[in-house]
Amino acid sequence: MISQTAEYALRAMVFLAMKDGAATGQEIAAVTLVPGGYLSKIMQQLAKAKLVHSQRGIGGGFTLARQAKEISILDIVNAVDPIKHIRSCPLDIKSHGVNLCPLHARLSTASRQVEEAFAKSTLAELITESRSPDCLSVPLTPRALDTACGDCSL
Amino acid sequence: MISQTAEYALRAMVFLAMKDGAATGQEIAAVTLVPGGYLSKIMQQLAKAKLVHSQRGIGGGFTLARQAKEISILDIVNAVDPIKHIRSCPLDIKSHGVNLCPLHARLSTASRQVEEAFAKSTLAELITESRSPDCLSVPLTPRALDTACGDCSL
DNA sequence: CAACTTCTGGACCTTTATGTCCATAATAGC
DNA sequence: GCTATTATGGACATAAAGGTCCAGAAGTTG
Repeated sequence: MISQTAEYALRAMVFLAMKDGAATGQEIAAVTLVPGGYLSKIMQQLAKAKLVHSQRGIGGGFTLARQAKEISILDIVNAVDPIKHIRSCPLDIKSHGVNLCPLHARLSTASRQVEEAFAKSTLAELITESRSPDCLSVPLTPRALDTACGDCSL
Repeated sequence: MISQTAEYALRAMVFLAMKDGAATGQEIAAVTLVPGGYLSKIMQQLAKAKLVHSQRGIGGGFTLARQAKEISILDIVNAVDPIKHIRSCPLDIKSHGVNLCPLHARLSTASRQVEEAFAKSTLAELITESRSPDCLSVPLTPRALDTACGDCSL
C-alpha cells in the first residue's frame, strides 16, 4: 500500500504532532521503533519538504513546520515517496496495448481515491480521534513499551 | 500502488481474456511488452493460483482457468503480490506506539477500499467496457504498435 | 574557546524486486 | 521413436529499497 519509508515518516510526524516542543532524532526513533540511522534520512526529506523544522545543538531536534491541522497524510507520503500517476497507457508510445486502457483506468481511479482519502486526513485529526482513551494516555516514552493496549486491534 | 509484477500479471490476464484459445508465453510477452523471461515466472504464479491453465507442446500455451467474468482484478493481484492487511499496530508486541492507532486505522481503511474496488472489477468488464471503440479493434499483435490511439489518455 | 549536543551528508552494506539465461520436462505431429 | 514446440524451474545478474556507520558542520552552554 505505502512504502516502509512512508510508514516511518507518518509515525514520526504523528509523534511530533503529539509532542510539545522539539524531539530529537534519537527520541523519535526510540518511540516510533524506526531504525535510528534510517530515520535521520527520512527526517531530512521531511525537512526539505518543509514539513518539519530542524534545529541542531542542545535543546534542538525536530518540530512541525506548520500546524498539525495544516498537514495531511498525503503531504507526508508525497514528501518521501511521491504517488505516481498513470498518465497514459504504459505500453509504449503508440499504445498498441490500447486494449489495456480500461484496466489502467481502474488502477488510476483506485489510486486517486487513496490520494483523496489521504488528502482529507490531517495530523490534527489523527491525534484527536483516539478511539481508545487508554491508548492516548500512554506516556510517549520507550518505557511505554510495557503498557499493553487491548483495544489496539484496528 | 501495485507492484510492477502485478501490473504485468494484469496485462497478461487481460490479453488472455481477449484471445480465443491458448496464447504462448512468447506471444503474451510480445503484445503486453513484458520481459519474456520474467513473464514466464509470473505465468507460473498465475498457474499455481489456478487462474490460468498451462499446456506444453505444440498448440499449447496459457488459457484462463475460469470465465473472464469470474476473475477479478483482486484475484490476479493477490496471486502474484498478496495485499497484506494491518491487523495490529506494527509497533511491536505491547503496542507502546498505541498512539498511532488512528493512523493505521486510516491506512487500513484505504487499503480495504482499494481491495473492494479491485474485487468488483472482473476481466469481463475490462474487455467489454472499451471507452474508445477504435482501441479494442486494434489487432492484438505486436504490429499494432504502429497504431495510435488518441483516446488512450486515461 | 572548550565541551557537548544534534542534525547533515556521504559511503557502504543487506535485502527484496526485477530481470536474464539455460537445461530439462512434457506434449504434439510425423 | 524423433523432432519441434512450449512450459518449468533453478542459477544467476542487476536495480531499487531499506538500513548502518561515521566524520563533520552547526548550534548551545559555560
